[in-house]
Amino acid sequence: MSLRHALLGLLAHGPASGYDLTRAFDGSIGRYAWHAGHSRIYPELAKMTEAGQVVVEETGPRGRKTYALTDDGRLELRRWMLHWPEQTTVRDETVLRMFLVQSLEPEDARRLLEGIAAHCADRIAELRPLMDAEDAEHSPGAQVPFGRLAGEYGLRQYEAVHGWALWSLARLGATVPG
Amino acid sequence: MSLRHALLGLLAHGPASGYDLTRAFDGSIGRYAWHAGHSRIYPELAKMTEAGQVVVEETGPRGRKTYALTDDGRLELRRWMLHWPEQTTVRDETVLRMFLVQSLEPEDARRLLEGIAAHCADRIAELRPLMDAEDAEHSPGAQVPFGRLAGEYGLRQYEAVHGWALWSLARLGATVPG
DNA sequence: CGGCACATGTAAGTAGTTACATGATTGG
DNA sequence: CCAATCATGTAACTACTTACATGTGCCG
Repeated sequence: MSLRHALLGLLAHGPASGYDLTRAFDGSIGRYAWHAGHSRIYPELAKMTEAGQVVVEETGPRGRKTYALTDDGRLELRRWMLHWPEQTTVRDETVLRMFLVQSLEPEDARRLLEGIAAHCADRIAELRPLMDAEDAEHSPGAQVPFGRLAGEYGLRQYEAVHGWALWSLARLGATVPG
Repeated sequence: MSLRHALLGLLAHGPASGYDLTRAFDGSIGRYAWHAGHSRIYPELAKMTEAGQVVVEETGPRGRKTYALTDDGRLELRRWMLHWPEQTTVRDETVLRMFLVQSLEPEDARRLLEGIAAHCADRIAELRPLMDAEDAEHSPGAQVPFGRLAGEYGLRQYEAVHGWALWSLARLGATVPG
């Protein structure tokens, strides 16, 4: 039931509507961690309200309902963040492809790995300047901007995959020289 | 429908029964990439048989059915491996927790990050010698053993997360010195 | 005043989890 | 002979996706 915790976590930064939360999932949290569409979010917010973890703090124009965490919600978020189960849910198509690289013919595998390496290099070239710019603005001692840790994680992720793809290419290349 | 492709990928290494495949998902592929239990695997194998992507190659004792890829199955696997959609499915509780670190009180965040760093260090200490041993046995020019690329990926993953946790601690530490 | 972004919901179908159910072989 | 492991399946429930459905306020 991690959708609930994703919502609690997002609401911990401040009140938001179902619409706001839906847009948040279209960003990096949805691309790297957990995705949800509005058709799941609205019913879940209703259940969370029933469970007393969130409340409708404000009703705006166009029927907008702004949800805020309750103490119970914050408590549940903290419990979940600090208490990791043995086995956590993972479902990642990209990692699955990496696991199955060796099921391809060597030429296909090489082409795939080259594609991965190039893709990672592009994303790194895109992300690194963004992070650096954010850090330049950031005065030491001030609060770390939301998303900065996640952004750094994404960047290091790409760097790791990039390094892995190059390593794998070298490793496979040895089997079919020339 | 990635379960299907996970099964096709596993069967690409050789014929296996539903039981074998179930055990495979309890290993690293299930922990890092995609998990499935037997109650999903058996119906999916039945559908794949109907679709002509696998065949029951052999029936053994205790009703064991050994499945093998057909040409169609291998073709579909290759298509899926080489053709990446814009947005791939991701659902990862651990990464979600990383995204939400900043929703915790600074002391909680620090404790969590310290826990992550320690956990990663343990896994790295465990994996590195395994990989090195495998590489020592591996004669240059021979086929790379199955799982070696995935293992390296896992290792680099842990290293990346480890580095990220330390970086984040330093970053957060600046806001609450002492 | 029209188009777009805002805003919320439900319904139908698919995928995945947990629990139920059963039986065969093998090794000690 | 009995316990563990092998081996396959179904049922009930929950979660998720895709499509359907509707209406509002704001900006140009």
